[in-house]
Amino acid sequence: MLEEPPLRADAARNRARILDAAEAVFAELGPTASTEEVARRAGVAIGTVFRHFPTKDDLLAAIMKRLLARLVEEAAEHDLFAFFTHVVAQAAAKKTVVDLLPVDIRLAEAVGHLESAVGTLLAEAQASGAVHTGIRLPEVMALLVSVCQGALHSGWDEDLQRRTLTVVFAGLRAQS
Amino acid sequence: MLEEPPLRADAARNRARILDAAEAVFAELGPTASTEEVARRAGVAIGTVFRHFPTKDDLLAAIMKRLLARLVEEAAEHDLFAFFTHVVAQAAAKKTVVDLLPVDIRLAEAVGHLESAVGTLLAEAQASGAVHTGIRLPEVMALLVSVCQGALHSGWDEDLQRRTLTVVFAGLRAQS
Amino acid sequence: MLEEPPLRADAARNRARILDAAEAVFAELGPTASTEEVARRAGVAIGTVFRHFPTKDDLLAAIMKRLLARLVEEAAEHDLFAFFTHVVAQAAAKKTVVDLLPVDIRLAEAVGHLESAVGTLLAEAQASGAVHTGIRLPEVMALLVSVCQGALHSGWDEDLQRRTLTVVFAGLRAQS
Amino acid sequence: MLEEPPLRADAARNRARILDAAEAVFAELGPTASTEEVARRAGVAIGTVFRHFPTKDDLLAAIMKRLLARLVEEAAEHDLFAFFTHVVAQAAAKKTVVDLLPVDIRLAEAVGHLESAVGTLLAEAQASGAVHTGIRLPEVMALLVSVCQGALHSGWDEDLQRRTLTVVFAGLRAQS
DNA sequence: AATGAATGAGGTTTCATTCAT
DNA sequence: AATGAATGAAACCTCATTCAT
Repeated sequence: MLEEPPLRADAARNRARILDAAEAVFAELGPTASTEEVARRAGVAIGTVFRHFPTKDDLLAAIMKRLLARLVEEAAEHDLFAFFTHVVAQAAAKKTVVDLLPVDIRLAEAVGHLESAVGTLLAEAQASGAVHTGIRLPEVMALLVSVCQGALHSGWDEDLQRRTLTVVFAGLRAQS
Repeated sequence: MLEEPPLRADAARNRARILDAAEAVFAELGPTASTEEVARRAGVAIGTVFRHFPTKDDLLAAIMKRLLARLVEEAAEHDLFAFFTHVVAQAAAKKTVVDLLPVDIRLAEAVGHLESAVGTLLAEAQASGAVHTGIRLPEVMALLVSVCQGALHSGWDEDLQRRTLTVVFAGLRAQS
Repeated sequence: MLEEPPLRADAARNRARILDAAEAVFAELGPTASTEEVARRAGVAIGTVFRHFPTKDDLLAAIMKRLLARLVEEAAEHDLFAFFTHVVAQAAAKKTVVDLLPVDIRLAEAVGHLESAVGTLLAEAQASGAVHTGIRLPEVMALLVSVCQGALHSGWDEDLQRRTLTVVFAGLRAQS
Repeated sequence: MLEEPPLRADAARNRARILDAAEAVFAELGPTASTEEVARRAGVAIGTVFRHFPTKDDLLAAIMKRLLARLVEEAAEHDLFAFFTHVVAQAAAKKTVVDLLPVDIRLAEAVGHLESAVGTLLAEAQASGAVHTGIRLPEVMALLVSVCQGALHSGWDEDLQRRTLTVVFAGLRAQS
């Protein structure tokens, strides 16, 4: 749990610009978009990107980490179903691959935080009777990831997305 | 609807070997695996791969087409839930991306066939009362794709896969 | 000066069809057109092309040889200027490279025949006073090749071709 | 009419080395010589060639552009006949294809400049009586291209080149 | 003699990453 | 810290040529 030295102000600004640009570029072109394109969009030179993120994977991980952190922050404002809907909408918008498989050690912590937040919402939902008590966290996460991926790959319209989630929510509510 | 001339026996054998090798390679390394690797695994020269599949995309499309055709054949032997489970298991095994978005014109027909087959199973399930009558085909397909993608990306174990599908099936059965 | 064994009738027919196709293909697409394209156009398999012409260069040489032989036959019907005009028009039509550089041993003989024919026409032209007596065969051949190449590469219209040849003919006629 | 940003000193040096190497390589081996060979000769990595010239065609166009620009600069020092001779000698030396057909939009401007320069020399030659007044620029350019191509393809010796040009010059001078 | 599938060297091009400026 | 030119491995793909059928 090393603390990084604080960045110089301009470096911090560049880091943020790069992340924003990368988020936009990968959302548009998928994760195979080139790092040069990210640099161009961020208005910095390619070397600067690599100074901040030594490999392309580091850059992708950093995007994911920031995105996950944002989601965690937003969790408190939602109940489970609303949050679920929100996350799926996000995933469809930012095309960034929500690859929760924590093979990537760099994301283990961020994913853990999201899982905790969802766990809290799940407990609340079960307490209020909105979700059946037999449901456990892993399958909720699995469903979340699945629907995100599905929305990502298949270009659903809003209506289909709603109807799909309706089924999932009914399943969570039901006696199994 | 052009009919291709029938392939010579040796060419047909090589075509099949290449498809098998490609299926395995892409399952292991993802769709960015190199065509050279496929050739090596198939035991043919690189030119042979390109004679059969002029583009890497053609190769990927051919794999998907064969996979979809196989699934369609197997549909008749299952009810909706069993088929759903079977498809997800397949997807997890072959890592081949079940990208049903028929952006790829070459797959439109094959995807259509799968959709028809699922439609038939859905009608049967609704007739027998196993699935609520308000459910329509698009969301069933969306869920199928979603869970396949989820299984693909997240490396679920068998138990988690079963629990996740249990929720989906409950949702399909329920009053929405 | 080996005599080839006579070809079987069907083989002879194929040889001719291949030459015709090759002339057309190279005229349209330049000498970088693929040998497969020639085979396709000739309606034979690729192996047949290579049986008749063991290398692509052999095929190109054979085309040139036939083209040169035709020109030689036609020489008798023309005076020098008319023949010159005819050859240039041919070259512009068949885009086949009139590369008279007899680096290619296979063409030495055919080029020699053309040179003889032009020599005869030159002698006649000089006898009749149409060409200055100081002119010698090599520069006539050089000019012929030049204007052919020029017409080939620059896409002249008919009018420009005529005006260009007018200058050349005036030069041949003049006192130098 | 975009102005490119000025190159860094080292980049400019490499750009020039690549152009020099390419000129030499294509002169020796023709325009089908490989880009790798150019890189090797220039002493840079292959990627550097493609950073400067994203396409092989771009590289060929750049060579031609530089060559044409040099010729234009040298035009002022010559009269029409001397310039004509000079250009042909150049073409024979650098085997670079003087393909004036401005199919290649990238060369339209450079070719235009050469044509202007020749136009000026032609006007002077006509004013001084060295060239007949009926001659127009297009046929002069056509002859220039032709003799360059001829010299290129046929490997003339110096004497033949002189005698050939003598005929052309006589034609330009003559009453047509 | 003809077929056409297979070969494989070699071409162009891309792009993550390094490093001199 | 930032720049952006250079690197070079590796990707995709073409095509002249060979060879089993």
